[in-house]
Amino acid sequence: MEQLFSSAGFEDVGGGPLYLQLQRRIGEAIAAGRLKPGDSLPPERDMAAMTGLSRVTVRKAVEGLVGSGQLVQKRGSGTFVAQRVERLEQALSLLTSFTEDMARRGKNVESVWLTRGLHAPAPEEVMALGLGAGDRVARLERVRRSDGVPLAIERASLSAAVLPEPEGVEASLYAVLEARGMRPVRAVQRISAANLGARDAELLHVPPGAAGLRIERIGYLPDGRVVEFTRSLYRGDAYDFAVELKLAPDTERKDP
Amino acid sequence: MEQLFSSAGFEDVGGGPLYLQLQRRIGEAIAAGRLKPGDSLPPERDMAAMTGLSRVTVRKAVEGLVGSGQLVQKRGSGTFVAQRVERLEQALSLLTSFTEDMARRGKNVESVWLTRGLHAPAPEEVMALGLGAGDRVARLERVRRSDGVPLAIERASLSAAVLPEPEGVEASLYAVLEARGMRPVRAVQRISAANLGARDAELLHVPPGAAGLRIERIGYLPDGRVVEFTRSLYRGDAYDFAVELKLAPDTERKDP
DNA sequence: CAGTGGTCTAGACCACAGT
DNA sequence: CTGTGGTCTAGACCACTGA
Repeated sequence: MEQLFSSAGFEDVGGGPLYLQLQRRIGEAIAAGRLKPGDSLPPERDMAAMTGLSRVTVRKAVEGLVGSGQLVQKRGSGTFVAQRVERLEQALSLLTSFTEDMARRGKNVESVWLTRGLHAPAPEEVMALGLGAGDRVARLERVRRSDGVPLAIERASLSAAVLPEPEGVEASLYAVLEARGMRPVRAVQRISAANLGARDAELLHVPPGAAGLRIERIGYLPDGRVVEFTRSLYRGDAYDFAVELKLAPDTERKDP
Repeated sequence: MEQLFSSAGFEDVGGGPLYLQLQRRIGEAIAAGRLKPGDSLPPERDMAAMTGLSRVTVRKAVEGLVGSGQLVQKRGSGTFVAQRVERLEQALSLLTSFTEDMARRGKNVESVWLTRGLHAPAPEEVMALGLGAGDRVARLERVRRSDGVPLAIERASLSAAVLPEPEGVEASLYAVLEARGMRPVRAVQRISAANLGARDAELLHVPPGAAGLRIERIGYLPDGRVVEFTRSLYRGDAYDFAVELKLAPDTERKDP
């Protein structure tokens, strides 16, 4: 630790800005395992004194590593090396619910409800669900966790006609829909990446600006009616979506 | 402009940190269209004087908006409202090449080559491509652009046996493979989100830390041999991937 | 050349955590 | 209470842009 923050080696020329030099040092120490997950770094003021840099410069170095998820800062407590998050892989060809998906791989699921009730629909919801004037919308908003680690924020909207009592949904929305004979059999998803805002980042326990997978899904019944409109945000560092592609729809038939 | 940066309305209580209050003001001005793409903001020193804040605080406010892609800073020149990037949608069920995909929607494609040649394989490439000792690998690394806007970084690796002369690839890799009878008919992709590093961000003309879609693809021949191993980074603000999901592989057959 | 953003400093006060 | 990170200031020098 003493050598990591020694004042030696900080050249004002050649190595680029001082905060990047320090950032590189710390990053390499983590990569090399000299700093392990959970380890605490010295207080910013101490790092500043040890390196001979100002506290502002030390903070700027740490800031980048917090942004990339390598460090975690806790006000009043300290700065720590982040825990590694196991990356989960989700097959992106079958229409499954989060609950079923996690059960299949032996993980438990917890939901923290943020909203669960009937509301006046937003214009976006009217569009997606094809609502009429005066229709109400059931909104289910929750943080999905596994083993205490938040993995995703899920915001589902359904017509009140489909789900008149949203308070009855406990673990799995799809299980409730199945019981009502309204489970979607087809869905269209759009996937993109976005930097998480302050609120969403906090819910997922990642720093603001961290990369997240944004998934927008519209689910359909066999007769083509829209059932659900769901917008989810997955932690970019915890989730992989896997897809299988084919050259053309029927190319593989001859070779089953 | 004068009222936007007036010193009135900065309360040290209630509105949160000063830099967030200023950030919100500027962000709302952009959202409301009072600041249009290409507009320049006053110099940081002027904004500081107008608001009565210090330059460091003004910079911190601007920093966040640059991070989320709403502002662009040019050293020696100024700070500007970013141009809006049209979001493209890519169907994620057919195996197409970037070139074909863009041609289909009437966009031109430009490639800026970063690397194109035969190299000694990295361990990762040996694994993915199933290379033997002494085998060499063809590496094609390029920035994909459309109408001058960089959209993705593509890093393709192929066995030298599949592509002995990588220098011969011009626009479309798949066109070259097709000519050699080695075009993949099936592929497996893994999609995740990640914050872009400094180098990749620069190549895509976005600020470091911006969200990107990371796609890893392994392409197969009809006989199951691996042809390509490609890692791509797409700009999160410019790309949507669309997928259609089904409940079970054969559910929809009865209703064509 | 003057003006811009990029970096850096020393010092201050605040809010919160843990004792 | 002490120690931590979070915020903020005033002032300085540098590197780059563009006239």
